[in-house]
Amino acid sequence: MPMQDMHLVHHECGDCPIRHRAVCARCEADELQRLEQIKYYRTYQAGQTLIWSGDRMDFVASVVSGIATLTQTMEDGRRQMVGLLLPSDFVGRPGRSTAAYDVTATTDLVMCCFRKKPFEELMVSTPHIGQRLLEMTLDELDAAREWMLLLGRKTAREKIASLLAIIARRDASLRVKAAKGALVFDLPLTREEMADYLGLTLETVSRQMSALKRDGVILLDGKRHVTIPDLDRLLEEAGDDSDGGVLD
Amino acid sequence: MPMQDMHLVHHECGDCPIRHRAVCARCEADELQRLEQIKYYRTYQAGQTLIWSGDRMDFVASVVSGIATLTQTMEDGRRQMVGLLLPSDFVGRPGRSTAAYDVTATTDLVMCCFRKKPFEELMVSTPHIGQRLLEMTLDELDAAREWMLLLGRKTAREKIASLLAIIARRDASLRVKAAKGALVFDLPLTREEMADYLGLTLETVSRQMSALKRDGVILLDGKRHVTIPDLDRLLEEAGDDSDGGVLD
DNA sequence: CGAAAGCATTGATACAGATCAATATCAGGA
DNA sequence: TCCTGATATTGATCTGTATCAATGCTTTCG
Repeated sequence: MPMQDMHLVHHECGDCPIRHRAVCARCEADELQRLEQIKYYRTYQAGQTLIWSGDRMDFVASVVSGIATLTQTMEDGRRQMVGLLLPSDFVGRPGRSTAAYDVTATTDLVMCCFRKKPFEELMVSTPHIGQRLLEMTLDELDAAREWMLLLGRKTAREKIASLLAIIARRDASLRVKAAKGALVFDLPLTREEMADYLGLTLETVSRQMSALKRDGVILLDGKRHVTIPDLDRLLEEAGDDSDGGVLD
Repeated sequence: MPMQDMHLVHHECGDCPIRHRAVCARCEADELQRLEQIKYYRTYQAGQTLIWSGDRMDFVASVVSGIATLTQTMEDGRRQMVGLLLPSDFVGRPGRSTAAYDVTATTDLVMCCFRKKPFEELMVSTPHIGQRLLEMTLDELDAAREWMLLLGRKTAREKIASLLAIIARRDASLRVKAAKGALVFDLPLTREEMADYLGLTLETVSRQMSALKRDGVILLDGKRHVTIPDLDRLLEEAGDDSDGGVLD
């Protein structure tokens, strides 16, 4: 089993918030093997919508590489992105057979999928997996609630700063530590996708990006390549209480 | 163990999305007894904040009766409610020792609490509980994401209509079915609390309530007593795709 | 190379909801 | 009963963001 899939079963016990019973190497190997048997890979191209809201969905999956988005759409076309899936994130819900959101690849994407029925059976016989899933779901819930504060109360400028801060810190694959602690990365989202995530229009996103650039909070090289010379300054602009890192 | 606490352990197997192994009556009784041993009740008065964000929190709990809110606050005082706790809802996070939100009783409140450490141990030895918790957390995540669409993309009028529809349908304890299918209930929230939930100001809430009343979508008797003569009409005003009921 | 398509920026104007302010209603206590 | 404070309504005005519209910048492909 490749390293990337391990997060479903393993996690560093130093970080493990739920002190599970020790598992003997033999049993653990059995569990891994069973997971191995029901898994398969799928790849998608950038821009492809893998799942439409309301579709029958007979698998659960985990992102191996690439980025996907979860969006909800109203009848008249208003769209709101409700989640960003980065490598190791999980999608799909044990116990529900219908997708609740559109899932769209924003970059080329590799998913590690598990057929739902055997996955659910495995979950019952292997409490670790359910526990890990609970942790991940609780993290997502916290992230969703943080986003509710952003959507309900932050200004456009604060929203943009918050998004940049989250991307800069969360997506390790994009992050590059440049000299003097500056962060450099390529935005994985178009202006329109940013707008859908932030509850804004793409014009407002563009204007606020220009404003942050003008004020020296960020540097822009082309449309996508971003440098953040001072993360603390950006976090100030984001209006976050905490430093945003939710730890144990 | 009183009926109200049972939801943590039991659920109707007809509805049960996760097909767990059958449990013999004897073992189940043992589980219930262990849960019984670590639980205790707490009561709070309307208006009281039981938990402040950042507080140490060494228990998890479930609402027995009354209503509580989860809110986040920015340094400058902007507030956003990120959750509404109705009877049977769960609060607290196994594996984290610090509260992430303020929890405030909006009515007199009775909570059924479990000390965290023994609860976590019980969760490990009793997979049912973890599975139930996972289901509940996934439901909350869906609710949070539906709220993100509301906060990011709905108009003030749609927001109010959505909130009224949710309260009317979700809080069975408040709901009264009047003649001809009309729904009647008392709002459990002040205008300001509604505003905090919807990402609006209390003045806008008041104006939109008046507008919905003027247009016959709702009837208001006093400030809090609401009659909804036609739920479908209200749902139309809410701009919801679906009928809002997320099932299996 | 030039054309075309997608993506992004910038400008002018409109409007929903915020803000500031005054008044109204209601519940509880002296 | 009237007073008091909390809660709610309504009005006038302001402002941040949406909307409509034009232009610019890349990348791709003939």
